[in-house]
Amino acid sequence: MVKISSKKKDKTTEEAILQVARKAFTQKGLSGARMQDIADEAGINKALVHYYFESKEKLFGLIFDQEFEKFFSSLVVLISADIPLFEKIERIVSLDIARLSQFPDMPLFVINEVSRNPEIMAKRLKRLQQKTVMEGFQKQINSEIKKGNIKSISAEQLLINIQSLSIFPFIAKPMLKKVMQKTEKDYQEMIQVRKKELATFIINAIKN
Amino acid sequence: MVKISSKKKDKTTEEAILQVARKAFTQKGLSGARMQDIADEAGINKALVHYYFESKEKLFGLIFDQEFEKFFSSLVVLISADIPLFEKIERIVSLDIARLSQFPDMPLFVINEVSRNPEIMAKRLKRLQQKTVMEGFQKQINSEIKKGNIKSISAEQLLINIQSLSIFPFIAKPMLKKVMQKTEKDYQEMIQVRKKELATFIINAIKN
DNA sequence: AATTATTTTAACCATTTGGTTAAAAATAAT
DNA sequence: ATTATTTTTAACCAAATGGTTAAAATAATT
Repeated sequence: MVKISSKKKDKTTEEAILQVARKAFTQKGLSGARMQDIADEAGINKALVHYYFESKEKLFGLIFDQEFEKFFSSLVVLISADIPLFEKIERIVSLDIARLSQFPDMPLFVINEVSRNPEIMAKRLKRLQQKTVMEGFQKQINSEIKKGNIKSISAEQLLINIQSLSIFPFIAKPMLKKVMQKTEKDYQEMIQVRKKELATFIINAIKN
Repeated sequence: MVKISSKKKDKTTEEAILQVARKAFTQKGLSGARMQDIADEAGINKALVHYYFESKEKLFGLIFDQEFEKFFSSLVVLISADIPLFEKIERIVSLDIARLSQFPDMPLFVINEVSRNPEIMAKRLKRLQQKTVMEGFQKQINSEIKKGNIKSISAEQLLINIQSLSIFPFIAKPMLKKVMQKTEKDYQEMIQVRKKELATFIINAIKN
């Protein structure tokens, strides 16, 4: 229970738990996931999960932090990058789709848990709340508007549009799959088509 | 327990339960909602909830059906309507935002529960699976492409784009609100701006 | 080899949870 | 007024759930 020295530290157990717990929490949510299931799937005793991570909430908190980071980290960097607007849009879309293909459960998980408990975000927001990020992006857009290159739009609305178009098809995948009667392969092909067409769609929407 | 004749049928209790249960399920999901809480908030005994609705799953199923209906019903009619494409887009966006403003918890709830249990949709899909709906829409789009009015796009992708842009800001509201440091009033104003600009954004994206 | 520290387990525990039962209260039918 | 029916409740129950404890197994240190 009390770890004094930790020279060997058999990481594999701890990591196995984290891996299984991530799957459980992202798929079933905080209230739907079961500590017993996590232990079983990790092939260990339930008490061992508590030995490494104390409580369900603590374990959940770790997973949430990591998924939340995935959601925003690389995006913020790109928004502030010093590259032409249209190229920036292309890169954001491309990054989004790649990231979402790798972690398809992530956005619904984060959105869900923030909806159920908005306070959970409070601590995790420092970087994003730098007004500089959005202000810089708005300046870039205003400059393009003044030059007559694009129609009038706010940085906020444009960013929401980009994220909506990227994220929604992943969030709603199981539903859309059923409604459109697509196989897994069909759906992924549809996503690939999107990856090509989405940036163009957005750029056409704003360019003069 | 066994209802033989039901001439009076004090509807209010049944409806009170449904109303409270809808709130509980849409906000906390199937696994997060508690039968005891539903009974408490409806001001009745827990056994009475079972008296009217048998089990948690049965009650949940009723709520799900109703919310699922809200999600798709009016949309299908509009897609098949015999009106010009651009007007159709405007009407769909307008309908979406109005519907979502009225039932803000609905889309996340439906998407969530379908994700956790895709089979739940199986029975509820008859109307949508009429290929006629999508085929008709695709014909309308092809016609506009041939006339040179719009760029090439599939009915599927266009529809996903419209729904993404409408629905995502409602699904992600608590998160976006925090990230963008907006008050409830600010956020709703942002949505109103969207209601005006969204159709134009989409039409610009596809028109030649 | 003996001791100390770390990791893992089996067996519990208290609380929560969905659900049941039998009786009481309220309402309707005769 | 009496009987039958429907609605509502209090008290339970079994299973599930997050968490704890004390001991066993394993590894590290001396």
